[in-house]
Amino acid sequence: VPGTPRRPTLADVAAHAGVSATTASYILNGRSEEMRIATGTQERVRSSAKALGYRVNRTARSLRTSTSATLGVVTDLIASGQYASSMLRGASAAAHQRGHLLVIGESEGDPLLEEKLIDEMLERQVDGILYATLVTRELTVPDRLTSRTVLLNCLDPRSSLPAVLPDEVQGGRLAVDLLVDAGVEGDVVVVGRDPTPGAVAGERRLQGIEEGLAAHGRRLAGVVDCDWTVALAARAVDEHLRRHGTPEALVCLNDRIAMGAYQALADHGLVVPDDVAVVSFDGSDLAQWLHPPVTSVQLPYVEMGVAAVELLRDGALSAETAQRCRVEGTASGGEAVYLPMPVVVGASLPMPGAGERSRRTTTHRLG
Amino acid sequence: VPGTPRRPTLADVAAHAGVSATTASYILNGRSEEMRIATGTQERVRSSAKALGYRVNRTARSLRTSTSATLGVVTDLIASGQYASSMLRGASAAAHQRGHLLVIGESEGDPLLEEKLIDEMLERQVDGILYATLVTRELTVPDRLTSRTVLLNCLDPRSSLPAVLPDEVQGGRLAVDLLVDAGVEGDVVVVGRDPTPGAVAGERRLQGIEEGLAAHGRRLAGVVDCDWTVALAARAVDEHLRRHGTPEALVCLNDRIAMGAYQALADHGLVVPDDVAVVSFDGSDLAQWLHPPVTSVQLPYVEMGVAAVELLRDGALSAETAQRCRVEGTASGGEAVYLPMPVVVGASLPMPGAGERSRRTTTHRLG
DNA sequence: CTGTTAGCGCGTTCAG
DNA sequence: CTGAACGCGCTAACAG
Repeated sequence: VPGTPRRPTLADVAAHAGVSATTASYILNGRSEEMRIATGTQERVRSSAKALGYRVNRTARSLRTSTSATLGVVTDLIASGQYASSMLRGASAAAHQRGHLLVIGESEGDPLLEEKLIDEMLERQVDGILYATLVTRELTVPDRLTSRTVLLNCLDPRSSLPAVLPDEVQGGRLAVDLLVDAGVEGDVVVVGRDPTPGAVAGERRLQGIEEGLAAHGRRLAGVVDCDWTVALAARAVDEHLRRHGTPEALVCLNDRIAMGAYQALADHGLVVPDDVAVVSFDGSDLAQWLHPPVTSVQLPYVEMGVAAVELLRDGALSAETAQRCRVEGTASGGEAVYLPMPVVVGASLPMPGAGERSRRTTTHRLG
Repeated sequence: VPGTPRRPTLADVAAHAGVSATTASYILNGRSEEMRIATGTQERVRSSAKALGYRVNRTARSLRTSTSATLGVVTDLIASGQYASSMLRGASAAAHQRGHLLVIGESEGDPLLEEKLIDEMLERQVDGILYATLVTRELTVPDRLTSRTVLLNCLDPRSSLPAVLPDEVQGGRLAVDLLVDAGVEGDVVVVGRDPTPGAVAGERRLQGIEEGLAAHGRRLAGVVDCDWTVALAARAVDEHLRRHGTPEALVCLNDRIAMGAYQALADHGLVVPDDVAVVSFDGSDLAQWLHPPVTSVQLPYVEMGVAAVELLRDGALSAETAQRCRVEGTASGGEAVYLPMPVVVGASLPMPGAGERSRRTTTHRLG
């Protein structure tokens, strides 16, 4: 973006080094060996480039190669979300590692705007598109997205595009394991039920929780039905405490619900974790701000962003990612990659005497 | 990103419509009137374009015009921040309104990475760069950023680049006004002191608070020194309560501090707002999650993003923005634009009998 | 009012 | 190993 002094072009470098543009191009693009160019020539060209401060004009290269070293990210509100912006961070880092930059477009939920954004990106020759949503859910991807697209945090049952999602079911089982490891043996109550249409997170978390309990020959004592907001969760938990007494443990389907639950418990003079154990989901900053910090099963946003870029650019997961995640084929021939949810350990669970159980918790944290 | 069927080019459209590429270009770029092209020809070309599904190749256009209809955003960690991603939202919307897309680069605080990201953007012919920081602070912009750059949420005393910042001093005065309007007449204590090197927010908020009190012939009763985290704020407030008793009002320098203060107050059996009035800064979601919601002087992130794009693309603020903000010249010849901080009204202040005072609060909220 | 002629900067043949 | 020649898709002069 400098002013008058025009940026040097490849031709300038070539002239400065006394070679042709072709030769300079070969050298600067790492094809010296292949073309068997004299070492002296290479050095001369490289030093000319440095001396002149040469930088490729990627626009010109794009025109020639039809690639832009740029990835598009189309989202509803993700970049603004309190939590989900971590996805962008992961994607950004992985993209940059591959020499790519990210161009972002927020549709704010407007399908027309979304379409325009996608068009703008395609006009700019992006090499691929990450289609991401703030809320984990099922949807129908826009027509224009037929190839070179990866779904991030969402799934289209009718599309064969690959998708990257958190493994909510595993997360649910993990939450139960945490309780069991902490020695919880009484009633376990779930708080929250996902109100968003198409959203699947709550459903799957609940499923995992029930599976986890079943694996220990136990059942859920109840589900408190409420929106995923602090105030409503507080009210709902308060009412549950009045009507059904105090359970031994609360599983809050996200951290805001946990915050509301904390408020209700405090109102009833109940202390976490002495009177009630609490586990939560999301692993947001909020979880750590609570007093005591709530142990939370975390959404692996950064890793999801990374995995999506791997899929998009490399056509496959890296070995490291592949080994950690669970891959499932979908009905329509696509692949869904589920990334494990790690645990952010707080102080909302009773500490059992240092035994084998507590060591297992550590294992979960790492695995 | 479609597969084999090559996208139609302008030449295709021209051929289909039976005109030259030039004519087609004029028509499709809205220069028909200027060139006084026959209406029939226009319609023919437009319908051909539609029929073929023509979209400009912006890469080719970029090569020709040296513009990309793209703005770069270079940040430290902004996109990941819990709060500051709103800046991106404002910038994104304003950019799109001007036909631009945003390409983002997160340096994660690494100056070398930052330099690489800037280079990558310049290679892609971005039409300007937003240099944004998560924390409001003073810094030195990288050498490469000489023109077509706007500083967002930061200031370089040695540079003449324009900068957009929140008007923290006004925010501080506003906080005092809120307390006064709520009938607070006793001791006012500030909690928090900014620990980040170069950060200016805390300092300026404090300055505004002192000015505001002075305007009413009053003084600050004290400043509780603590880091801007929930746990440390809780501990510090707890200690202050023990040693100095209960003040009439607490001004927390951000919402996390307010959360900590709430915890400490609750531990002492003090009720907000009956026993202690609380005002805070940031206006994040957290403010509303607290019980009761804390009244918070909000960072105008969205507006800041918008203003920065206005400066960058239009060379001046829009009338609407200009009328609201305060512009200050800097020592080095730059301009600093300070955007007003609005109030997010909670329930952490006592409600005075419905009188003239409470009406004034409403005014602040709008202004 | 419309068509012709040149490049924008780079990557790729293809003969030297 | 090197250089000349061509074209990616579009737009800005300049003729007609």
